Amino acid sequence: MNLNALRHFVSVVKTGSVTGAARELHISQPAISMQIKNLEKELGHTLFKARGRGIELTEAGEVVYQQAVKLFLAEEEAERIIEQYTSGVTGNIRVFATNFPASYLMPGWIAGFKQLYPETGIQIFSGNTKSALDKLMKNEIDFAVIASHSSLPDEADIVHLLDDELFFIVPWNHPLASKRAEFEDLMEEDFILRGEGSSTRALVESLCQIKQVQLQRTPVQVERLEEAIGIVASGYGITLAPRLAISPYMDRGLLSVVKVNDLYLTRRIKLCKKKGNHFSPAVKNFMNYIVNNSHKS
Amino acid sequence: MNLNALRHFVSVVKTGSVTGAARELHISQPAISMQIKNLEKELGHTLFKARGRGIELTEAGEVVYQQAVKLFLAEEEAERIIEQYTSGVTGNIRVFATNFPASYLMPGWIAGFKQLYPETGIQIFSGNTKSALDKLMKNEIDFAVIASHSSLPDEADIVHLLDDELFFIVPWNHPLASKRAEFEDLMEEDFILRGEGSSTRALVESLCQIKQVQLQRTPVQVERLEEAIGIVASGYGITLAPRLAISPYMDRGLLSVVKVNDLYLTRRIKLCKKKGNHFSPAVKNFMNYIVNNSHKS
DNA sequence: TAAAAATACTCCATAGGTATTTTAT
DNA sequence: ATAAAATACCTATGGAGTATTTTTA
Repeated sequence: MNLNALRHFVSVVKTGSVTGAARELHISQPAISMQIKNLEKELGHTLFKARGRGIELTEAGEVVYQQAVKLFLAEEEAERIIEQYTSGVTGNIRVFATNFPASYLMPGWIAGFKQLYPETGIQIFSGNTKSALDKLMKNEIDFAVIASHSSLPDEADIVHLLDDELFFIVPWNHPLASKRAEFEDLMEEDFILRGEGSSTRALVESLCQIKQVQLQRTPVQVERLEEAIGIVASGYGITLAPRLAISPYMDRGLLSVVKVNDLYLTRRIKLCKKKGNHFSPAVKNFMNYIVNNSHKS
Repeated sequence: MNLNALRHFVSVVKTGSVTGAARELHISQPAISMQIKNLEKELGHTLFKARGRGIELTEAGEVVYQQAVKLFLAEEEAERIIEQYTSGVTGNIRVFATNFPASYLMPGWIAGFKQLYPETGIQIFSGNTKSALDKLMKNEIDFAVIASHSSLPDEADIVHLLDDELFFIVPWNHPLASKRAEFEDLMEEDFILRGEGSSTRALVESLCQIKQVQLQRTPVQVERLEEAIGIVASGYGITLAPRLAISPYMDRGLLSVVKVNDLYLTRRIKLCKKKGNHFSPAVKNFMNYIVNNSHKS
């Protein structure tokens, strides 16, 4: 069906005259007359009959008008839904977060973003940096939030979000608690290390290499960051942990920080997207939200 | 929204390729590519992305596709309803019937037609011939069924439906029952006349004028045909009545016909429509039905 | 006579065609 | 080498314009 002619037709019905429709649609009166004629030929029905010096709907015209109105309602609905997608009100977001951001940053971001855009769908993946980059390159995710020192490949666009400060922590009653110390001193403590692939473990190992020291005692090894902190909080050992992960324990006085001379350790939290990729409005909105709600270093 | 481009788009999605859509729509492949480009510009979204040597829907494309499908369903529904009107399955019929056809013909016609077209709306008006013609000229009705001798105006198109035979009836035990008689003899009976405006009364009166006779006894006068027949059936008087109205009484032996020499009275039942008028499919169907179900004299 | 619609014509925007190039298997 | 899409260019239909006539209150 010719929607353009139908639109003219509806305008004629609504205004009650061809001239009125011409005014409303900002086109000439004969243009309307002609489209109405076309529509009548297409449908095989006379839609208007002369009445006085104006026109009047026929019975067939009534039928067509009712259907036209419904059709335009359907069109408006379709446009509305597409517009919602365009503005990012709806749409799906597939985001990857490595362990630390997944635990300590994502939850807050998602909660905040969902307040603003309750109709978006968000799918979160987590794992290590390697799998994040893998999924990114296979377009299985829209973007990733990564905490990593390792340099990232060229095909990735990196936005720095915030710096994650790292502290050596000991039990509250440990001799070094709230003291200053040298890195070498810490190596004589009962160190709790994370598993292979953890970026904090890699950091500790690279520090050892630079400083040419080694752990003196056999270290405990755990997989998750929370376990390492939990062990220290329970009174045993020392470990390296990010500010956000330890602050609840610090508040309760279960942990203490050991300041190390000439050592300010941070890890960059980065938003990572594939170069040249096109992003849906919802994804753009979420990335913007994350960027705008991160720069409080 | 450009429905044409959208139609091409849907075909591309359904067939999975631009070439496939070109085949399906019987237009060239570049024509499709161009319309898709237009649609993408109009909507502000890339709808397809390259995949291998073919194409693939984007997320925005999915959204648009879903809406397009709904829109075309709405279009089909609109076309279906208009088609139903076109074929006369739906539509309203305004018909006028004068008293006799309204009582003895219309009921059967409506019952039969409604079996064929249960979704049509039928509005029946009744009254005398004058008001039928009046409503017809004011376009308040589509057509009328009239039983009348009077000549009808030029603006009316007349179709003869059937001839309504008229009989003089007397009670079963009346001296003239089943006999032959002269018209003059009947004038000496207790005649039951209808009211002014009745066409049977007009007929009796014109016969009296032609034959130069008068009713000898003071006649009983009733309004409705059924009353006149009822009185005769109850054992009193004589009247003139149409075949269809008396046959149930004849079957039960309550009435008898008096044959009158050289007098074969009929009244033409006519379908009457306004000249130059356009009729809706439903009205045409009903008029055809009536014509086809009448010619059994 | 004035207001509305229909008619006659002219023009140009664009949908669609053909030929060709680009891209990826 | 081949299949698919994109690009370039051309053509023609038809939608919209102006001018004018017809119709009716």
